[in-house]
Amino acid sequence: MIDPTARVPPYRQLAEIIRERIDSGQYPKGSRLPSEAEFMEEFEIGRNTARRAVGVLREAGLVETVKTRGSYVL
Amino acid sequence: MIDPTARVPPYRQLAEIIRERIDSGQYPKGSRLPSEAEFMEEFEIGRNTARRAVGVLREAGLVETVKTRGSYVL
DNA sequence: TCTCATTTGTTCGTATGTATC
DNA sequence: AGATACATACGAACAAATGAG
Repeated sequence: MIDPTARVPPYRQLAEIIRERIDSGQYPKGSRLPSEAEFMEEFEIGRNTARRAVGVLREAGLVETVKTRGSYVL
Repeated sequence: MIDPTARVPPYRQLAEIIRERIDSGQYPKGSRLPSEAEFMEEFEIGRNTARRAVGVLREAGLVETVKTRGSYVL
């Protein structure tokens, strides 16, 4: 899924994957995104990378993150 | 007891300490391990670290953890 | 039945150190 | 030098189940 050797860094690759899943309806509006731990497991990445990916989408206004709860699709 | 500056991280140091206590009979088979809160206090560590240490032993098959009850020596 | 403390499970926020490119 | 990544750690808050009373 994620290629660590690509020119685009892993956190951006993941952000793009999540964005596609949102666009496709796999992650519907209002639903909760997988947790950082789940992204870590699915994509075999560290927590930093998972967090940064979600952070990209948060700054882009696509998701909202609530402490101790998770991130939700807007 | 635990040296945060050692090359071996605290959670592994604690896992080793618990393992020794099991081997020595200080934590007998079938008995309940101290709770995470108790490990936190005794070793002055965070909950993460206590949990990870027990997790190491759980994955090693030395203990079994029951939600809301605790971890038991196998 | 109800309340309360205990205990593990989960989740995000933050910080540090090390390594790699 | 800078960006990126990983491992580790601490904290905080909440959930859920158990057990004591």
